[in-house]
Amino acid sequence: MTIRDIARESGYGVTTVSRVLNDQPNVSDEARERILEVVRRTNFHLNSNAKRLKQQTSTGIAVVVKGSKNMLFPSILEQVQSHLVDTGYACLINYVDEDDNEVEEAARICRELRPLGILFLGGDIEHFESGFLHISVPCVLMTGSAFDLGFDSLSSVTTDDAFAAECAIEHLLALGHSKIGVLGGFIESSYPSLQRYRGCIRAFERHRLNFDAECQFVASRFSLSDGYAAMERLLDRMPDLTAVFAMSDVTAIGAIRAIRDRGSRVPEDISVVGFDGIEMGSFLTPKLATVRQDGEAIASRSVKLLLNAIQNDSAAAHEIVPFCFSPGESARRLEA
Amino acid sequence: MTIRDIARESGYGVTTVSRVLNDQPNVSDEARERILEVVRRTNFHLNSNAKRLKQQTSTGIAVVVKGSKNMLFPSILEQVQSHLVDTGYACLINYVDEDDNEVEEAARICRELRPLGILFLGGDIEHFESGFLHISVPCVLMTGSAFDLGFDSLSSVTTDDAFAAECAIEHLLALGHSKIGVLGGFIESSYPSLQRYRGCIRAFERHRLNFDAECQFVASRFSLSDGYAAMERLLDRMPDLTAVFAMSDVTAIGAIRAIRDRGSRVPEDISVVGFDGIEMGSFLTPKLATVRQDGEAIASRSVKLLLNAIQNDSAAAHEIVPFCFSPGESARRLEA
DNA sequence: GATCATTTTGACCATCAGGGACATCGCCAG
DNA sequence: CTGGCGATGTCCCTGATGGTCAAAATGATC
Repeated sequence: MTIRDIARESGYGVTTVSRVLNDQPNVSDEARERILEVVRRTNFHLNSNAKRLKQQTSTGIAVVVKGSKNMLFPSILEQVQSHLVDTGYACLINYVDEDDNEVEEAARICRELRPLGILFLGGDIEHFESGFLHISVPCVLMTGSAFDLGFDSLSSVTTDDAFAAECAIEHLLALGHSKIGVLGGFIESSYPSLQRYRGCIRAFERHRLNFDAECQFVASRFSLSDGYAAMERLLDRMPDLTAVFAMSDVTAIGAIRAIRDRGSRVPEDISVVGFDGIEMGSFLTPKLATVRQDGEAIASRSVKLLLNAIQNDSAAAHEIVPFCFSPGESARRLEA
Repeated sequence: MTIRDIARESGYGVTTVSRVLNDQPNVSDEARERILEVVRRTNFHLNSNAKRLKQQTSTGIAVVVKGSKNMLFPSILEQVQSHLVDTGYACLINYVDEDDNEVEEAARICRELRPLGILFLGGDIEHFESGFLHISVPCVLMTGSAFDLGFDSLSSVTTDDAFAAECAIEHLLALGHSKIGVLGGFIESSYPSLQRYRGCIRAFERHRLNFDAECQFVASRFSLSDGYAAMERLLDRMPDLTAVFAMSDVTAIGAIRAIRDRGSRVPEDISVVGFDGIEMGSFLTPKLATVRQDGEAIASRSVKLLLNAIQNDSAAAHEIVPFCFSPGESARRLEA
């Protein structure tokens, strides 16, 4: 079934059929009617390979997701997808997991499928050290700033990670805690994690508290089980800690389980503050105190930036989306 | 950049370049070397639109996900993706959310992109009442049996939903509960939900207990907030209930929040059993009793069935993957 | 050293399914 | 009768593949 078959079947030429199928003018109503009738009857659809070959375009936007265990991402993904589909694009989602050759695979797929643009969700620096450098399409780093990375062809949308983390620590300090542990992402490879880390340090410094990274900080991936393991290590190092800030909610939830399995209570013995604001947080008991990122804004702003770059050839831009601190019940005032 | 440019640049002809890039024989090592060198230097990649147009194939597998709030799906998705990428396919993920025109959109995208096959994750009947019927590529219904649906061109991989649900109810009955509520999916539109429902009824009947659907059963989508709302309605109708079976873990978690917000305790006052076995379940306090589906098996079996159908033109098949009941702490013996 | 066989290579063309430039046709108004 | 316009068709182009055939290079054998 090709456009030629439709032409023959309907008694018109290929051009006219093409015009009809692409909603172009200069077609009589009668021709349109007759051709559409045949198209419906035969359930015909244009071959998008041929179409894209000729037009040198595609409608695909690739989304590369690193960190499938992070429960913040599914909801963002779904919104990204929905925005893209609404504007007529198709969405190629690729999960990569902290595993270098998966990043390479994703880069390969992106090269092959020639998406019009790429959205990166989670992870950052390592993407550009590998295969993605050579793909010269507009990119947006979601939840991560490319600002300091030296790639000026790359847009970004991010929460003010440093300030947000600072607020979380400030909150714990305000509640009277001073022996605070931090469960982080990997600050060498993840820019958002680094920023959150810096925010923590800033808060400690303002209060003239020393932050001993060797002791108070444990890096882990953002997942329940990694949060659990990281918390165990933290408890081993800081048996007297009274509060924990985790750089993601899943890490926090994993940490809570670890705290309980060691026989301590949350928040009576140890306060916990997370980061992300996943829906699950408010379904837990106690409700998770957290820094709520605006996933909806991240999704819509990122898509908007990308489409702007694609359609209007706009320059890269960097946007900061607002966050809000959500107190919850998992962090409480330290008893004297 | 076309294959012709590479030919000119390397001093060979297009035929030879094509042979090199497609790993075909009859090319001298020297030619191969020189051509690959140019390819690397110019970072050239075959235009896959042209290639697929000519070869009448694609490497895309579409995955249509219904129910983005169901926390069982992200992990399955990630594994599906990983299996597909390993075997050289690209993965087009499409979320649709209980909204008819999104299903249409997904169908449109599938028609346009001509995937080699489609995997459906979540949801079933409604997909085939709408646009997907006319896409004649192999399909696999994950977590849902097409067996009774009358589509014999459609494979399926599913848990024995009826039996699994029966086990869950049996467990509650064995713990001494008899006033049991059921929070379900929509049994008119979701086949797995219907099966689970039937399993529940079977268990009640075996114990000669009447099941009053009007009162004991509330349908809801599989999400935290819908689970919450459904539980509230259930509590209104059955103030004396002592146990709840929720047809998904997210529903169960939402229900637990609702129970607590009404001032009751889990499991002391009300026992809860979920379904799915999401990782989060064992991080909650109390640990969620649930029926654990084997997501890994569902992912790998589904991909295998699909690729079999695509590559070997195998007939549709229906597989049942094992489940296991995981007691947890959220369901306990009823005090006398 | 000549002959034949085999491998390497490439030019050429058709093909895939569309899109767009341009030509043509019919029709109406001036 | 001609200029203008809308409707329609013809032809070539997109980038790669594959087949055919032939030229050239290499190797083996007598």
